[in-house]
Amino acid sequence: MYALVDCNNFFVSCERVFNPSLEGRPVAVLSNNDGIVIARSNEVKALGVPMGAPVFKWRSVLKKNNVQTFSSNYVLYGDMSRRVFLTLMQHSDDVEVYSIDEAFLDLSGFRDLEARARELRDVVRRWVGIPVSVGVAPTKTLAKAANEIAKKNAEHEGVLVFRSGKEAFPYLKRFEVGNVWGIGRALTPKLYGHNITKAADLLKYSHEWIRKMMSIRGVQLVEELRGNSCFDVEHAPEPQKSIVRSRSFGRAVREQKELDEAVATYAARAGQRLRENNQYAQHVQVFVRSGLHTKGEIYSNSLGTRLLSPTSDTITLTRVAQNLLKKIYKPGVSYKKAGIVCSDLSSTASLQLNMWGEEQSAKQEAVMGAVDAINEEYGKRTMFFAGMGVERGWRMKRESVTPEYTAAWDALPRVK
DNA sequence: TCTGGGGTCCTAGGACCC
DNA sequence: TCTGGGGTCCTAGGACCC
Repeated sequence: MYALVDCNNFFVSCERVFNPSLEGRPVAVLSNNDGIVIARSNEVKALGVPMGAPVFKWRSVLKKNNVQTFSSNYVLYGDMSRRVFLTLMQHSDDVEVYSIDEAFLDLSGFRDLEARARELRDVVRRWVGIPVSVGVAPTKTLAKAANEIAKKNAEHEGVLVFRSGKEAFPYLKRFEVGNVWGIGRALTPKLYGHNITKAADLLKYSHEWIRKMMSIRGVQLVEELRGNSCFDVEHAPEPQKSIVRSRSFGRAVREQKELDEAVATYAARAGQRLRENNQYAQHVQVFVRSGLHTKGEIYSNSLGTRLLSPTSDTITLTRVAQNLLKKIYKPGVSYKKAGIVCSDLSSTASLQLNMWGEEQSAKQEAVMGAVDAINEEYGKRTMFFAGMGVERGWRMKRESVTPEYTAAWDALPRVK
């Protein structure tokens, strides 16, 4: 049996922990650049503001209803997330962290599943201050569904248990097919075209039909809805397969020099993450994009290249990335976003020399190690490469960000 | 004027080979 | 002028997730 523990309105709940006066009031957390709504309190959901709503389109609704909006504060959310998972790990040996606000637990062996689920919910609330919902079922897909039903219907008080596929079935008859884990924006209208509107409707079809419609994952998904488990809790996290660093700019960017700075900045961040992970990338891709609805030319392009040997060296990554950028930069475009993708990652242990023996040199490793150590000790941009820019007029906007509270000494709340 | 960021998996189709 | 069959590998792009 699997449990899915999912934090309610997670980013909003994090803000409320440190500002209890927000309790019961409409609160929304905005994306980077304060562009769209990425977390909504129940009060904001009730206003009809959808996930991903562009702020400029909804500004009047937000204002009229006195919605408190916050820029996202990922340092704080990441730290709160860690606390939630540490709490769960103290109560179970089998915790798979699935996202910043969700974890699957293996509950095999527990007789009173409902009591166990309530216990988990209560302890996270007490120790961390974050409200969570718990769905329990014989498969992960059903646990996701149980969780969502528990969250949306107050009578369940945040906990719903399906002991079997059979027990889940009556709920699936009322469960929107588009809300099933793995069925998204593209598939939903296709399924509606075949009169499949509820999760239970999927169970009438043969594997062949489902396979044709939804590919191999679809077949597994439907089996999971029947109560036959296809996806297990993953005990050891797999090594990461790609690293992306990108940002939308705070304003339109036209000059290649500024794009160069941005790309150098993202290359440095990607390199830092590679080194943290003890990974080396052998493929580097750069992408740029104009605004979605800006005046002038709409342009989106990317270009990648394979390196002779894997690297985690910021200087190499920057040089490669800026060379790629040179080839896709077009003058006259208003750029709104750029980024870098590092893939084909290998670990230190399996690092192979190429035939010329140009492996990352010990010297490079030492330099980057020193840069990382200094920035770790004295703060993020204590030491950086000149190519990353100094003025950085293109940086993102964060107009109403809260302090980091638990993640920086000088931001700790005072109790007195 | 203003629409996030970071991931994974699957498939189709091209390149290449015999 | 005619123009096979079968395999592998790689990549780009789509779909999905939070």
